[in-house]
Amino acid sequence: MPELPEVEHTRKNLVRWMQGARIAGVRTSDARIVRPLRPAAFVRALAGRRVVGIERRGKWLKAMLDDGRRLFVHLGMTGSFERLDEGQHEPRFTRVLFDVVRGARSRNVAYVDSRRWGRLLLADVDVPTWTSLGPDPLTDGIDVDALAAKLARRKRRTIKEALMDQSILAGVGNIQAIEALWKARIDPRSPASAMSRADLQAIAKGLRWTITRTLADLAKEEDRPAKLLSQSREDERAASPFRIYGRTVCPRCGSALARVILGGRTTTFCPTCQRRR
DNA sequence: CGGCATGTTGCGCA
DNA sequence: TTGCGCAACATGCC
Repeated sequence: MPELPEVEHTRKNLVRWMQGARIAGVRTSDARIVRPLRPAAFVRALAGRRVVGIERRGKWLKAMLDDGRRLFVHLGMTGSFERLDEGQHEPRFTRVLFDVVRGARSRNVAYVDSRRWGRLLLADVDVPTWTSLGPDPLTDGIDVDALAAKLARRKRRTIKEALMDQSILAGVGNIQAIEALWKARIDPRSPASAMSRADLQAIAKGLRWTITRTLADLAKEEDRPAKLLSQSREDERAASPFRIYGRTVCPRCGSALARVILGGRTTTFCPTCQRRR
């Protein structure tokens, strides 16, 4: 489940689980996820390698290996990593299984992905999909002038679509864009090129706000003992870390939230407190 | 059965 | 060359 905060959370886990460790073995038969390599070649190239470090840029991860090669990871819509306890049953939808050895201890790390839109891309050098990403709001910050320059060229784009453009800002997806624009009180349908400096400052602030909150929430549910909380629809909703995504009432003004489709994605906004530019 | 889902890419066209 | 608009990808779940 991957936008910037989920991917950053994943990165931290992988650092704990794999950084400095050796990949003793890999098992997969999923040609789609490891393409363009065939599964056999993917397994061969990774076996025996040590993981030097793990970086993130937007929704992409890059694991540096001790032979200079790198494993780029994108979680797609449903990808995730899980560390398995000894003897633990392999999760449903496991597509790739890593045997990770650190000292004398060996553990399995599973790449799980029901929908199989994710990628594990092994390469010798940085790939274009990585290098062409825009600045990462969390690690690079947001340069309002640079952002304004990029938005000026998107004449037919709404601000919401532009924020989700990975070459403009890396890592912002549907939810984070929705939440940030709500925080900034800007109608998501506003033309990207119509944003003032003050608007962009508010958006930058809104993004920092929603990314930080989502990240904190992920860290919180980390060592909670599974799900002993009730699971009704209402409880799920109330427990949602998001302010308007997936909700029907604006928590700021009480108005009914509206929904439109922008860039092919369902977009929630408050018609009362988010104003069009 | 219909509809929806936190994402990216490839293609044709201007 | 760049931006735009959309279909396609694959699968689960309500």
